[in-house]
Amino acid sequence: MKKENLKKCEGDRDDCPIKDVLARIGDKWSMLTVIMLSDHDTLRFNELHQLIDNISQKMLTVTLKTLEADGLVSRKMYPQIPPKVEYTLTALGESLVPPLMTLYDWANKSMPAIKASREHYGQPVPR
Amino acid sequence: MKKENLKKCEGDRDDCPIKDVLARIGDKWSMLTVIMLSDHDTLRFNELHQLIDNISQKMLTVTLKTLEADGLVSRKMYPQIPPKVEYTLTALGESLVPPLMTLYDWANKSMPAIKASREHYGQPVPR
DNA sequence: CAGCATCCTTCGTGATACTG
DNA sequence: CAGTATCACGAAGGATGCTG
Repeated sequence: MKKENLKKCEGDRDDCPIKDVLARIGDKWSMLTVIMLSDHDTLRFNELHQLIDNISQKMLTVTLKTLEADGLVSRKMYPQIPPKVEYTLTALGESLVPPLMTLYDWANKSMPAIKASREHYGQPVPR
Repeated sequence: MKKENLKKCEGDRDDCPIKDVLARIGDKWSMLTVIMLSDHDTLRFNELHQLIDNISQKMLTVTLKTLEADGLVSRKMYPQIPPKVEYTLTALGESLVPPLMTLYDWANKSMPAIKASREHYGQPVPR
């Protein structure tokens, strides 16, 4: 399978879109957060905290702040006591969902094969 | 946008496909390596080394070993002197390319907006 | 409720030197 | 040519305690 549309990655140093996309969503929690928001429309901080398994409060904060800075998530603050904050995907954030789904589906289909392959791989993998 | 097909992520701990896929291709060089191989069909070690900008010899080795263990890349060794090793995508590896393309296209379209958004974001982002 | 501030550990990555 | 081995560092992530 030859695709000549990716040559740009070779010459470009840091402009390569693949590097960009990894820098944004390649971390441990961003994709999961986006997916949860796309699934529930609007969520409060603690709701997200419960939905995303094992995420720490700190990482949820950092992840949301980054997604907000990137324009993928919008944050609505209600100046009450106790405070109430709602998170939603922006249009830009929504546009990320279909590509994510494609990956998600691939993972679902391919993970069994990958795991099997790793089982039968004799040599130790240095990582 | 509501998609009720992702609920599995909530309960599952480490079985979530999104976590899996990130663990496999979310690192710094795997996606780039897969893309280079899909673009050139067959490549030798040093050819990959030159094509993937700024990757160290060590990380290329580690990345290739991992991809091989996962069954995404196949490695053909010619017992000569000097040695010659050829890397190719397996069928499983090829199947990863279309999903990657989808993400790639999204990145191309959305990166300007994301960068602009980050520019105008007043507060410092903790990372 | 929704965070922020620290501290601390681990992992990924890079630099360098050496080998069959 | 195609790696391996070792060292070292910085950043990501986790744990805990505090606040408006």
